[in-house]
Amino acid sequence: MEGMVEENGTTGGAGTTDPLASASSSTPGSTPHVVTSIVQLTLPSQAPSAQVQSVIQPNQQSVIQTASNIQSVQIPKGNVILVSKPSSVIHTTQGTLQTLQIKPEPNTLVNTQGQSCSDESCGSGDESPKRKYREMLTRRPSYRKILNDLGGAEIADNRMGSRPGCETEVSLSPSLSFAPVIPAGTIQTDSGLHTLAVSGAAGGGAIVQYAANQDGQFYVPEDQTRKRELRLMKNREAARECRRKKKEYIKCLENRVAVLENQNKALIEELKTLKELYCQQKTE
DNA sequence: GAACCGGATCGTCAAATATA
DNA sequence: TATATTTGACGATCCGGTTC
Repeated sequence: MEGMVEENGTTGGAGTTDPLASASSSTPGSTPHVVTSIVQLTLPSQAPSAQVQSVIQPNQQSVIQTASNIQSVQIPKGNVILVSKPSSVIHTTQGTLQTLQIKPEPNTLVNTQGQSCSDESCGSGDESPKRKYREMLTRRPSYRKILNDLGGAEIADNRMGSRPGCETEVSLSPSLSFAPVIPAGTIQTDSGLHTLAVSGAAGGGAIVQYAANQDGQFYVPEDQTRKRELRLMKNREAARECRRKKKEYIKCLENRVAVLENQNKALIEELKTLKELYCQQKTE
């Protein structure tokens, strides 16, 4: 299929289902893009193809706007657009707005950034179910990125630490004690480091190196313990920050919904008024 | 008051992604 | 390419509400 496709559904890469994902790559206030009023779709089942004509004329500007600019997507030759009406939650007056999925050509893999690549460059060779499941999920852009694109950079950059009353205290424990992690006498070893696999509380595992002292007690070397502590502390902070950003992001979305609902109401009112005016003029 | 439930929050791990 | 950062997922814990 040639030409551009304009649709309010998802236009991202394989598996992308977040309607906001496209917002991250659009630039508010950028040059107006070309509107194609006729879109040809190849339907998956009965109807081999259908033409959809837009009610907006090519030289008219649409009054319906997304929060950011609508993304145009070039469909490479040989690709098929699947239309999944039943799953759509966005309703038009005559049904549901159709969602577009881009099916890659055979032997073409799409990575998590929506970029296609060859089998050799993409695959890791690991075919475990967990891996497959993870690969099905598409990682969204970072909340900071999304907020920046939505014009909320000041929110994204406003860290807890820079807010009055929200200072985060970061302190490193100067020296961590050498608590034996394995009861003495359970393992007889020579001197030197040994490796032990341990399972974490969250189901994950870790490889821990340990050493034995003269009394036969086993312990984790201080350097390693400290490194781990530091890593955990950093990640703890990062997780907090990430959750905070996620909350901001959701708040931002809710605000956008409210704004768009108001706009929608206003437009409906305007349309109603114009229709009445038109009818009045017609009868005169 | 004890038991149960559901939601919120947290720490951790692992993988994806960004950056030096 | 190595290292740092970000974030989804998971399990643990806490807390308030509800039921018995």
